Amino acid sequence: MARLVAERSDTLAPLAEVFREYGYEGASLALIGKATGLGKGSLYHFFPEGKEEMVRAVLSEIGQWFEDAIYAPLRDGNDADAAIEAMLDAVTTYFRSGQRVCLVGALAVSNTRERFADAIRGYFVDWVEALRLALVRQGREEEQARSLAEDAVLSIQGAIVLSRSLDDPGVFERAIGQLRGRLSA
Amino acid sequence: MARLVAERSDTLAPLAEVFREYGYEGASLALIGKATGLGKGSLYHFFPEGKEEMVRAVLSEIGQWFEDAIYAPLRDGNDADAAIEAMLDAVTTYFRSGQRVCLVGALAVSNTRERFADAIRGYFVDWVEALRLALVRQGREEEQARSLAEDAVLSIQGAIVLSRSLDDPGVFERAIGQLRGRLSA
DNA sequence: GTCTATATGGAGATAGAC
DNA sequence: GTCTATCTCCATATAGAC
Repeated sequence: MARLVAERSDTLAPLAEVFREYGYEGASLALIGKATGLGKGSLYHFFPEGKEEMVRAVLSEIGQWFEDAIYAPLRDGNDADAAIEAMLDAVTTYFRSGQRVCLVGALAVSNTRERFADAIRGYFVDWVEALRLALVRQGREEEQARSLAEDAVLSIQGAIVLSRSLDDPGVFERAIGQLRGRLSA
Repeated sequence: MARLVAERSDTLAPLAEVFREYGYEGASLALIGKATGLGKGSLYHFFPEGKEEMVRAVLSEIGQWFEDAIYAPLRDGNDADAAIEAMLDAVTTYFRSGQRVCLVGALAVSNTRERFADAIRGYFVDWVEALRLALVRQGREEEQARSLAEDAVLSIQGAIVLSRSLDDPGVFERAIGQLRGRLSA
């Protein structure tokens, strides 16, 4: 049934966006309130531990999205090539050709890394491992699959950094194009 | 002659380190004072416009270091291969195998990007262009040189992100090893 | 040129009415 | 569950003595 009151889960998407845009310290409660349409009282009702809990919730939601949309197909899909193609398409859309930062990557190079170390590590471990499995199913040798998977994930992160630095989505798209070649069977 | 008073240039190295570790907003004047050994009065004497001027000075110093140590040899050295090898060694040392973040890259994925957009862009434009020229001197075709140069620079940035995320210098070192192969004539 | 003391604002967080 | 008012603290920045 329809509810007029907000639900905690409704806040996660705007929360993610505001943390992506302003970072952990830059996202003040005033900005967060504006983004979610909620006052401080409501925010602390949903997240009693404040900003740190908000980010943990957002990271968990992001992890779940990647799990469903990207990792699971890479691990279990019956067509490894198709899952890899789908991954490249999905990240291009998700990161808006590099004009939208990766919150996990941004946290990793910030001073808040240690606070969220487990979530950050998990996100990347799962990504590399899922891609590695797809490459093995493609018929690659163990060592090459490991190496290619790591290379692909770091290339995507680097493409975001460089693409944003140069304010040029083309950088991201060319990087994805190169990966398409390197990762195809 | 020896001087007991600090010079502005003496502050740049500790300033760079504190901004790398804590980010722009995370680096409070208290931390900055501790890192430089200077009080607020002295800091505002050297940098009347405050933190923003400090970061601009640091970025300028970093740009100069890369220019001298990396870009100039890539552009003008008479041995392109040697200059590329030297670049890979230099970044491994400079970024401590990925355990030390790239301040420029970190700023690029933060909310302060726009404030320092020119310096960020310049750093990466110069790097890609210098490497591209070395690859052309290696005998590569124009388009391949451009593509390889962009790929190498973004791979280094991505290697820092992933290496820090996984707390594993090996990630960075393997990425540099891959680049060694891709960039050798 | 360096320091201490201070002004001023905004941060995160809490209290309590509704 | 949501709001406004408020607490407390620490941020940047400034003033002015030495």
